[in-house]
Amino acid sequence: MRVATWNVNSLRVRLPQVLAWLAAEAPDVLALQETKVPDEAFPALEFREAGYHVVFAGEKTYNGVAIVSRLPPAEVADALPGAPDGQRRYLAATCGPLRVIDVYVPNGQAVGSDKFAYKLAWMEALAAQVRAELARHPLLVVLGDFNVAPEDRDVHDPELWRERVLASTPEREAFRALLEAGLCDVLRRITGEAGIHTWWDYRMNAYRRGMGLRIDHVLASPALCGRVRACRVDRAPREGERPSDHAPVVAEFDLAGS
DNA sequence: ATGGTTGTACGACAA
Repeated sequence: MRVATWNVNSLRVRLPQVLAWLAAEAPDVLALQETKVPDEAFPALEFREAGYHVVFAGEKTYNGVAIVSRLPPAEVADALPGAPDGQRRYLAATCGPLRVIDVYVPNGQAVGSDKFAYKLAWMEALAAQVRAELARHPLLVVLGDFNVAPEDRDVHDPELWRERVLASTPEREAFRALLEAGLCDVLRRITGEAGIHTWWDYRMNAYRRGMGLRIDHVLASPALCGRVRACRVDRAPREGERPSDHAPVVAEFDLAGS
């Protein structure tokens, strides 16, 4: 079973790329973030014609998440219990054997800002929800844009990013709480390599200069972590025309016999 | 260089 996550930074702009990527990669599940489209304007028909079911939780201008799935999603939940407000950043669904939680963690803007406090509160609510979902679903994946580079090896220039938003100690502790709740970082089951990135700022030719961070993640429950076959960042869409600033992350699990 | 670019929606604001 192959699952993927991609912050598309406007589904309206990126829909042709997403459909082309689905056709080329054929994942079983694709979690999208920053769709930036209200539910009444979501392009559901285009996904159905591509052979996928889709559920979504969007709003005007900001945020927005969606789960695209070969198998029909069930037990859909579009709000994070205990979240500070109703921003559309969370979507859970059961897709065949997998419980899937798609997250768009708040960016946090700057360490110490109001938005930074909101981010930490949101992540604390997420950790509580992960504990609850883990108790009910042995095959759980939590994936999306976490807006946290967990360690220095996930940052192109650790000194430049030292204690800055996306790489600060409080954010890394909030991320580690998700792992301590029982999830593993699926990419780190495959490689300890430094310099694997999923996001590059649009400014300053950051992509061309290799100035990226690994902030998009696939986290998984213990039963899945023992069944990781592959995990990679697909940089091809980031190199194409009018790209999102994020690249997709794809993970494959061997579910035979489970 | 307190810079730069993109998306939303047409002026800031978020990222």
